[in-house]
Amino acid sequence: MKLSTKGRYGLRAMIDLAIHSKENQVSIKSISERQEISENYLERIIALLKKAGYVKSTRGAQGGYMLTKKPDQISVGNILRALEGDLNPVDCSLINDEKVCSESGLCVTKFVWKRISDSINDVVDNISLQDLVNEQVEIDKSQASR
Amino acid sequence: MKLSTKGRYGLRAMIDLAIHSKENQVSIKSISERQEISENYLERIIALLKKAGYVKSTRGAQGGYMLTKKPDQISVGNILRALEGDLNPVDCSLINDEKVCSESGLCVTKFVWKRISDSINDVVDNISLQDLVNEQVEIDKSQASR
DNA sequence: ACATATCCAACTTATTTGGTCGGATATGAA
DNA sequence: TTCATATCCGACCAAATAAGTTGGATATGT
Repeated sequence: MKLSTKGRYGLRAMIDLAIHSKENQVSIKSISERQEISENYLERIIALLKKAGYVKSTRGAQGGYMLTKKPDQISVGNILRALEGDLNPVDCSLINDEKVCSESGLCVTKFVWKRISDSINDVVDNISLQDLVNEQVEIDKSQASR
Repeated sequence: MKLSTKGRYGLRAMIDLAIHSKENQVSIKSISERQEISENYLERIIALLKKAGYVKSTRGAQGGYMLTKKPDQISVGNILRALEGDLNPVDCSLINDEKVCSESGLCVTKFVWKRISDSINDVVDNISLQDLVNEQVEIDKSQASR
């Protein structure tokens, strides 16, 4: 029941992009340095985010990545689902309304999985990238004044 | 971000035990037949539940397993944590109140992980085994009358 | 004594995770 | 036009984890 590094690194990369790509293109290399994530691996993660439509790229010198939308229009749920797939605790078609569980006839455990799934999605869909940027700014501020 | 078969099978086994171990010992074999889970594997899963104190065993002929408490005193959270370990989406000591993230200085993603973690635990701690037994009984009833 | 059980460690296999590597392609600037 | 800087992309790889099996020891009611 763990998120993979894709989700963790990817979310950090998106926060980094939100902060740094306001005017300029941001290269993998610079994100990689700030976030201490390997360039090669980060490249693959950002490819997923691009495919999902949350970042756009410019190739060549002075190229890099930018967000496609404002940070308040991208939720943590959008990002995590792009990287991790659905956030259901089980692969279970019945989570979407079917009564019969392939695993063992009628099983009540699906009610549990559904509620977990709903609660996770509710949390992540109600935190925007902007919210995290704001918190990061706050933290940086309080750090600077020490 | 998936639960393993341990969690899924184990919860079903506990529901089965709650329904069938009211008077009699229940053998692995019988659970295995009803739930269509391999005897060998189920044995290992139930060993974890025993270790965690939710089931007790009697060896030898006519032996088997029983719950140690009433089903309304055992939560789904108790069961899942016994089988899956903590239900946090990331292994992050900072989820418990430290400010500094070993991964990359100060990171705001921890607020996200904490909220996910809290919401999952809140859900599973508020569903008891008895709740699931009740739902199962309802389903069986409505099935029987078709 | 024997069938029925749990107990338990060691082993195996398949899948997923977490990357790396090498080269192709694009492009702004010197 | 060349070159450094980028993205793009498929193939590959090692380690960890999940999922399950096997074999035998031990206990116990009949």
